[in-house]
Amino acid sequence: MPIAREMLARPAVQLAPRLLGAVLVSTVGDAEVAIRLTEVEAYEGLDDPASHAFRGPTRRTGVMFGPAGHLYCYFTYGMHWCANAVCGDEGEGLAVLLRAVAPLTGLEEMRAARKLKVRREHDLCSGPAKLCQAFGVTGVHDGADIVDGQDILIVDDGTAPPRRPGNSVRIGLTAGAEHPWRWFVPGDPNLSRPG
DNA sequence: CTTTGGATCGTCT
DNA sequence: GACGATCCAAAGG
Repeated sequence: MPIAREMLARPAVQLAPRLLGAVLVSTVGDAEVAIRLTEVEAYEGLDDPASHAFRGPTRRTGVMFGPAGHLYCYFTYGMHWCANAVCGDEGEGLAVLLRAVAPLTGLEEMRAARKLKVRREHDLCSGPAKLCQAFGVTGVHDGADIVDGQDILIVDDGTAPPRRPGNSVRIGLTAGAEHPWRWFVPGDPNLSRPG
């Protein structure tokens, strides 16, 4: 069943661990492609020096200051796309970075979407840019509605989040690196790095 | 297994 | 003009 927008309209640090196990479904291609969240990070907007939203809305970050339940997609390192689920209330700039997922259906489509030949299945979607490449997310999806939209939807298939999720500091930051705002499914092979 | 460096360009100062 | 919420191959142990 779909995840309600009100469920997403809460602080990123509350929402992030609860999203572990949630499913993203893409209906863009021929076959249905589905992935399950295994690793996320919370970004707390104006209060968080690590967030792209820290200095207020810009052309790039505008979507984060809109309503919850939309994708914030950004381009980085000159070649990679990454995606967040916008959460909280309008104007707060909160988001949950989708860092890794487990492939569920559409494995062949995702393998074809990866530029490099992926040898092991757990290398297919085990990183924020890998999952976007495999799942077909780019800048055209920035602002896409994942609650009540057309091409990508976030749903709850009954899988509960882990009772005790793994937790660590966020990865790849220079500022705000002290906060333990990364959560993951313990022992899952589809992680951007081991727990 | 771990470490290191190159690729590559939109965004903001 | 500097730099990044990354990925990958190559080299070393």
